[in-house]
Amino acid sequence: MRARRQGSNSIEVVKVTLPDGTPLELAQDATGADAAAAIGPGLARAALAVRQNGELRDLGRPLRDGEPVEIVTARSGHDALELIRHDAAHVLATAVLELYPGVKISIGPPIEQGFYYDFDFPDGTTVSEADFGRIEERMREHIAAAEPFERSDVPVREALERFRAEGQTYKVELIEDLVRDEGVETVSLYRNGPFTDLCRGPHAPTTASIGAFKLQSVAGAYWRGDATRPMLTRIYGTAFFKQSELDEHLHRLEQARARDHRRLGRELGLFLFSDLSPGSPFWLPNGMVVWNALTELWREENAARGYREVKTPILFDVELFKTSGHWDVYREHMYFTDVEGRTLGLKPMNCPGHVQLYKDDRRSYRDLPIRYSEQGLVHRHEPSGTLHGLLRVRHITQDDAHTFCTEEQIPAEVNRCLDFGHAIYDRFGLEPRLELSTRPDKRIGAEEMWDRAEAALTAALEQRGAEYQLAEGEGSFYGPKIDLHMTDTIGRSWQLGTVQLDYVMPERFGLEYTGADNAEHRPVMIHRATMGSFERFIGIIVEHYAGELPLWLAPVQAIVLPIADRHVPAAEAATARLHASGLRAEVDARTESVGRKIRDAELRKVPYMLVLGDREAEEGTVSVRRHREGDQGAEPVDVLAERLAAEAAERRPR
RNA sequence: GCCCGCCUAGCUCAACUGGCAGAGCACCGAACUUGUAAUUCGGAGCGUCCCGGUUCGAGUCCGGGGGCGGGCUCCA
Repeated sequence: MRARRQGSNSIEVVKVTLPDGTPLELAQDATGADAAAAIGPGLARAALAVRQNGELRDLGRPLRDGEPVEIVTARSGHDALELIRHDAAHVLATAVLELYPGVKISIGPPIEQGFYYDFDFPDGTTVSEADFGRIEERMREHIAAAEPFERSDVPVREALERFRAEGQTYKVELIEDLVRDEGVETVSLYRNGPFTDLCRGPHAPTTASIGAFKLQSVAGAYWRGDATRPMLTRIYGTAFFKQSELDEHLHRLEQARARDHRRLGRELGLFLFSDLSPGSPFWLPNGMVVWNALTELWREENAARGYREVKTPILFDVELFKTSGHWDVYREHMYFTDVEGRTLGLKPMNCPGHVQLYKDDRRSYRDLPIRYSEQGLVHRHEPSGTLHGLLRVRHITQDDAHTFCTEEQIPAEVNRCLDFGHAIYDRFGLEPRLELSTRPDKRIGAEEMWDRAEAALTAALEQRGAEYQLAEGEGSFYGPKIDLHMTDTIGRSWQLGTVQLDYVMPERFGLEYTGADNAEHRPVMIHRATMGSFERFIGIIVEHYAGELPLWLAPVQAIVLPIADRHVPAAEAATARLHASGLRAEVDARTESVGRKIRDAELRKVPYMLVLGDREAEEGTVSVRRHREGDQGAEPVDVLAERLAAEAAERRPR
């Protein structure tokens, strides 16, 4: 606890209130630590920081008068974890600075699952996971020493001098930017043991609060996220209060790997990848069952909402892309080929093709909106380092649609798209996150077009009272968009659906319709994908279901297991009966034990296992075993077939 | 594309400081005819991602290329 200054004779006090409403009165310069001590010695020991009006502050700083105060302890949930993870980042930097003289430090924040720190190692020095042992060992020494985090607020000049003298150029740049962008005159420094860092804080009282930590991986990261600037070495780690919590966290990560769609894709025979075509999945028979079931759903939903299915080429004369603007803005992501003196490009998007359909005829306002949907195959040369199973591919099959409409029709059409999204996502029990992306730096089209387009999307979102995040500058080059995002097994966010407003493409292709006033007008184009792409969507649902696909998607819906060879004919008859009801069923006629057949079927995640022995053969039944749930008793094959067919037709989320 | 790591049988993984390339599962064959998560015995299968180098000798060391994993940038 910091010594209280008693210099003045003032008898002023600070008044704060505790979370339960109890008022607390303390001497004028009282700190968070004083408040905790005033409440009780146990809390004084456990206190890590205080929260006042939402802001987390050091325990050692004077309380702000008149505000509620909450003492943050190890039991305060994510707040507290963030605090010690930030502490751990400082300790990591402390250890690295000692072990690698000359290293430059940049930033080290807590993140969702842990923390990282970015370093610029001297030329010729690389760090890999093999070095984690000794870095962790050094970190443990600093934690065992329970070094206090001491804050000092110093003038900018002094901080600059300090970091310049240390050769910490990244820190110098950070301070200079703070001065330029925020006009700060002082900055805060935090010292723990031998290490002093530029840092906003807050921190726990000492390094000892870090109960358990682990360095996890090393990665490259551009300074300030800018690919033109130096690449730093980022060390990721995580920290918890207790070893048991860390162990549990690591265990969860381990389990998450079991539902990774890349692993399940192989185990369930859904798809495969080859070195010969990176980023392009090969779909195996089981995977095609899933694909086709999704296609059916997609087709029905489109038809029900007034979209008409079309199909357009994948290879176009490059002139098309010059007109559309892809040549200027998207060329680096495209594949080209020269044939008979003509340059052709594989389409990276379906819109220019659909524009050709629109242009095929003179259009009247009475025709609008015109809605085309296509399972559109596009190719994008995604940089090699970005490919990721089904979630990031080069061969992309979009569940694409384009609506041509009048400006007045935009809100209704955007809503139609969002409704479509809900219809699809609800079917899987998925809850996507909505994001509104506005004009990017690299764009075409006049500013007032962007103003109108962004306003229209915002209005659609507001009107339906949807929760959404704003992603400024994340829009497409031709227009703003609303995106639907999902998270994968290990917490990464992926964009699936999108609704994009486009005033540019109609302009560039000179699209028109004749209005009620008999004059020519320009339609607006709405680009829409709901699942995003079949590839990515299947990747997401495979992980979502951990490979245990619901009946309507399961590659094999039921497997009949004859107990002995003499039961095979009856098993085949039962299978035929299931086929007759439109079910995907097969027989396991191997001369293996029932236990073995059941085990294999469970591992294949087949929803229904149907055991058939003497008893069943005689009665015309099968013994039904539900995946994961066990024996459900005997049921006549006819009844079962109809029941399962009905269940599959419902397309229930699970 | 960039940073770090990895690449051995269909899959999961072994092979001490360079010294005869292996196991389990899967596969094939035989016996067993089985009642709700692995029957037994036997057999075959890789020359270590590719190219080049060092060495008496390279899965192991070096250089180049490819792919994959994690991350950055980018993106459905």
